Amino acid sequence: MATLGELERTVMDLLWGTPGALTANALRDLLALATDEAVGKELAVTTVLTVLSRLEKKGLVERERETRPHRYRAITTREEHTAELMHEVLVTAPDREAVLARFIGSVSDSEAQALRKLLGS
Amino acid sequence: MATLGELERTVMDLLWGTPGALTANALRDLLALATDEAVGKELAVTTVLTVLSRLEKKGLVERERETRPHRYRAITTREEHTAELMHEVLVTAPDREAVLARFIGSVSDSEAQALRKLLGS
DNA sequence: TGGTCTCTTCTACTGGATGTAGAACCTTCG
DNA sequence: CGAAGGTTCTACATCCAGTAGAAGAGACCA
Repeated sequence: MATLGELERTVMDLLWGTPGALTANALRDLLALATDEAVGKELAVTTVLTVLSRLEKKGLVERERETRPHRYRAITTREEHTAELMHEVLVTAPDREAVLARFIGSVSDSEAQALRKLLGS
Repeated sequence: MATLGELERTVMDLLWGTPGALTANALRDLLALATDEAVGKELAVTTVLTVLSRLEKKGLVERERETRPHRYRAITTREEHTAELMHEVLVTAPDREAVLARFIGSVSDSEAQALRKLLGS
């Protein structure tokens, strides 16, 4: 399972929230804003690069190696990633239908409504 | 999030798969069978106890302190736990409906069928 | 009641994942 | 060719999980 740390998660959120690809420096700046606005502590670029390398190894991020400041982008969308994770969790149980029964009970009405529409047979 | 290790996970599976409560010794024996039948390496009881304590701290297991060999049981069912985890994953994304849309694309036909029934409609 | 047996708790070490970053290496532009 | 900026290597701290020995605590028998 691809379990992410706090910083890794924040980086993914930034990448998912950005249309194009980002450089490590751009990410470092965004992180300074996103993380603890008041403190705004700047991480070293090498820190960001290490995290990006690890995310790349985990298959969540890809980078353009051609351009000199490499540019990083998320490989999947946040929604795809989240749905995949949910599925991974689901299949850990033998009785999936029983899990789904309880899961349905935990979603909001609007979400249940959306599900009905999506399943609309 | 309650992220479990390999051994913790195996212990939970054994507890979930057992009607009553189990002692640490019983669990150690079951683990010897469940884990790597061929090798069948026996863990120290203290190891099992440590894992059980951690699971207790994580709120997944409770123990009867009255009886002398304490007896441990899972607090929730496997299905409830799994459904909870799925929900935790779901709410990490801002656009939950988009996640659900992709999620239902990943479930099997029979599961989708079960969902329709559960959503009644 | 004391000794022993068993069970539980405390303490500890190892390994892997993550946060963090300096040092060294590479590339490109002036 | 050298400086500036970018990337990779290496390293260390911390936390979590696996693993278990040592010490403490309760029960039971002689």
